[in-house]
Amino acid sequence: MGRKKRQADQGSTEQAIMSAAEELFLENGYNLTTTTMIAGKAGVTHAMLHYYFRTKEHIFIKVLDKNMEELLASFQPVMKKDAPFWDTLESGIATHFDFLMKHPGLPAFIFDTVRFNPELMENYRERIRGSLEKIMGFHYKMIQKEMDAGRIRRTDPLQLMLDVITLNLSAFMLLPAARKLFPDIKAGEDRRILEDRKKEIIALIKSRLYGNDMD
Amino acid sequence: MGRKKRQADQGSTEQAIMSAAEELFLENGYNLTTTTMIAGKAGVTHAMLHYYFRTKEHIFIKVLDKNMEELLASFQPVMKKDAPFWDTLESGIATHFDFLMKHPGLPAFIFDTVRFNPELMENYRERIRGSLEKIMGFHYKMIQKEMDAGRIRRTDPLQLMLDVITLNLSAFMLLPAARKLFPDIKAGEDRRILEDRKKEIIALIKSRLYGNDMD
DNA sequence: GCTATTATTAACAGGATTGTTAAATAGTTT
DNA sequence: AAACTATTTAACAATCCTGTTAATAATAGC
Repeated sequence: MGRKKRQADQGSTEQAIMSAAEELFLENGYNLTTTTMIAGKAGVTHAMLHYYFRTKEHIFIKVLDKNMEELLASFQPVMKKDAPFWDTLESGIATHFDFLMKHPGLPAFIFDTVRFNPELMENYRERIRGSLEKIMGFHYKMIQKEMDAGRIRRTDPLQLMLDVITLNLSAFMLLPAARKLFPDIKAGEDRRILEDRKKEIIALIKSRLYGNDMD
Repeated sequence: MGRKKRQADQGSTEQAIMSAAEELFLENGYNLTTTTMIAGKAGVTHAMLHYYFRTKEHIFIKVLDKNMEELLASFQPVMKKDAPFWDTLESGIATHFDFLMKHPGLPAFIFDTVRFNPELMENYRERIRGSLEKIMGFHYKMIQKEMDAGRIRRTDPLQLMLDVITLNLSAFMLLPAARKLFPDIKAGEDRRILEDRKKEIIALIKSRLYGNDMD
């Protein structure tokens, strides 16, 4: 198979290290990933990784950077001009969910980093705050307007957004945990399980707002 | 203050070690907690902890055991005999939430252990499965019956239970993470934030089932 | 009080981890 | 091909971690 003895073969040892590092950091977080593991997975001596990146923290920052860019980009609110309120909101929820589907390890990775290495998140703090304020503001206004017009049930927009965020995130954080505990959850089923979950989350939010049936 | 120089003072070094261990394991999980940290917090040499418990794993098992007992006990379905369906369900949700309120670190702790040291969970696997099946079965039947009678909206009971569980758990897992990132979230606010969250979760589930306003 | 047990400490062994470095190897340039 | 540069390795240093042990201090039993 694609095993490589020498990195120089076709290009970049550096790239091999980065890939290995990303995979391992996403799975195990900063503290539980050793430079030796990374080197092993990349098929090189761990000295290489200091040669190219100087320190473990440097590599981690690169991985974090890449993933934070993606995460922050996903905060871009879904603006459908002139679309009805619910269409816009549903689209927002689904887009967020689909983004996570493409980056299923991201929530746990960020959660981990915030929890155990918050100092490494320092640099993103303000950008995250900004993005959150922006997307919150956008939806807040939208929801408030709809409520004032009496077209949806009266609720706290903040709570509603927490509902969406926590429901979406936990789908991706808890599924792998559940599988570790009960390996009999069929591995191939992920896609279907998550699609079901997405439908349910959307239905849940819709009923919270409208209190009547959907589809 | 309550600082102690010698453990022998009033009783048990063993107890001091256990307490320190529990606090640290709950906060940092198995891998990121060192025996030296535990000893330090307990105010003894780390040799003491091997004297009393032999290995780090032994102490951890004790902490895990205690907490798993509590967790499993909380799976006991809330049976209110002859209470109306919604009262029973709401009571179940609230009880679960209140339990977590008394053990706010538990979800992240179990999540961590399942994720990074699943072998240490081996012993509980079957008991967890049993408890889950029991509580699932109980609610499943209850919900199904209510649906068949046409008193609640038709939904997948499994999804509904996932809704409750993930909403409740994530409230407790994400709040501390949010505070690490944004320390300006007032620390004293926890209680109110969580109470608000509880209300919202119950309202959310209720509207999913009934689709009309409450309270 | 004196012995025997229990609790505690300090020191150390063995292993793993991050990072460095000097030497070897491969590759490029001219 | 010789000189120079970039890559790679193996060996090592420093630190930290878990666990052991031999020696010391405290306590209880008689």
